[in-house]
Amino acid sequence: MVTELSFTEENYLKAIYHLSSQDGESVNTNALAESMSTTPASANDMVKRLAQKNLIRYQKYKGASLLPSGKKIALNIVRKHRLWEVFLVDKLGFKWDEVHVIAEQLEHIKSPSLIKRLDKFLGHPTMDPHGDPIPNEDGVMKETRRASIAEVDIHSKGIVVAVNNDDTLLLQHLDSLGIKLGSKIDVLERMDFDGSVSITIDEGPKQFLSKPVAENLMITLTETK
Amino acid sequence: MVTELSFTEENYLKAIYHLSSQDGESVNTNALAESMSTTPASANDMVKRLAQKNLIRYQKYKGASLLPSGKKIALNIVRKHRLWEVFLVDKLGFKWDEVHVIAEQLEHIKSPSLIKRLDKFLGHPTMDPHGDPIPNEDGVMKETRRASIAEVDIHSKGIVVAVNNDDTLLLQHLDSLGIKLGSKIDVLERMDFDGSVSITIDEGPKQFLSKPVAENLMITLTETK
DNA sequence: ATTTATTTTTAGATTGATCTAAAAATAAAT
DNA sequence: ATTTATTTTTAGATCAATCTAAAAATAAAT
Repeated sequence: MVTELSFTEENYLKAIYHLSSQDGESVNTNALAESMSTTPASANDMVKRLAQKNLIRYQKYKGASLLPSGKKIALNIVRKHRLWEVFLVDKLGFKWDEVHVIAEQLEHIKSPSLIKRLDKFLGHPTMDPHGDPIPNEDGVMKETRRASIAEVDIHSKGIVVAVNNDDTLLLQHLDSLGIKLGSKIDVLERMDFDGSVSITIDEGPKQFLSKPVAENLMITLTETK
Repeated sequence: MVTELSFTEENYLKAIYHLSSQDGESVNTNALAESMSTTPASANDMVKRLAQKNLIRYQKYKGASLLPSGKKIALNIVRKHRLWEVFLVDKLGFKWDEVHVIAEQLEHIKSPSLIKRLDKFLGHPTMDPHGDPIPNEDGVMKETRRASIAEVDIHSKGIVVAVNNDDTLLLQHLDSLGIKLGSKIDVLERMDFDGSVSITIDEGPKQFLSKPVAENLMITLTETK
């Protein structure tokens, strides 16, 4: 009952969590196998094992869904993964896109006190470098609000999570400003006259964005005013 | 050839490294099994596997010793283990004696860039919280000098690694001063008159040690003047 | 130099995680 | 409502890591 789960079992639980967007939704074997880069037969074996451990509900030919105990474990892994990502980016200076693979390993380290202390060391972050929310110890995530920079209140802070446009000129413009996915944005002021916005990027100097640029830049809000 | 080693294989290499105090010395199967908390049969199986991978030299009934490739891997694991221990103590505030088990897990994380950055983040430490030397990227360890506080040069810095006496009164005295294994000591001055010494403990306020106390407190030197 | 004790190795089994290939169930198409 | 296609499951194998129990080699003792 208190048996420790293998890395593989943990990864399957995480995969089921990520694949079932709405709560309790069933994940079918093939999708699971695909997401784990393995065969349906292997996924099927594992699903039976997890069901036997009462972590998921599994009905033949109907797919698998997380039971409360399994969901708790999955959320804890997600929590660890995202906290480690914050560590890697904020403390070790990794880039946004380099950390996932390393966090995939770190998330399996088993030590509740380690995560407690890490969380504190990082200042109890509620969002990872990709703008995804970090579940708290009880698995509760802060509601994430996604909005364009054009529509948020001034003095909001957030993380760039998407660009609503693939115009090369826009992307080049953002690049020259040093804005990329994961950049931290502080919205300082908005001019009523033309809808342009002043911001800081990763705590850097004040910069200006025209309204069309601001409209295409999506952030998730870490602080709202 | 470039196949990744399993955690178990890495742990066996590390155990052989630790058990063969002098270089190239053979480790016998039973000792290895004992140190791995497993059976001689299992140790024997593993030893054959590692020999087949050219990481150790193994002769039936004669024991195993690390080959250069195996030693390199072992030293790298030791490096990772000790760097993580520094992180856990210096950054996360764990106590000296709580970190070993967690570092046993962290040492197997595979990412050279992670260790490079962690090392930098920690300020390129040369010693772990237990006073053991940290191998550099090439597996070279700084010679560690162990000495009593009574005999070191003033302005030396070091880590408490032993108390040469188990007198309860001495231990209580050290305890009341806040000195324990792993404490960082800065030796400030020595009075010629009575051989007493002033020090700081973990960067705290100046404290005094009488000569008999100083004589019994062993440190490994991190900085010599 | 035998006998005895200890250490080391082998043989055979088990368990977890995986695979391929074939069978069974479900869904889609005519 | 059959046929066809797709998905899912089972059966049987393999490989790493482990075990127990027995056999073989070495070391120690008389």
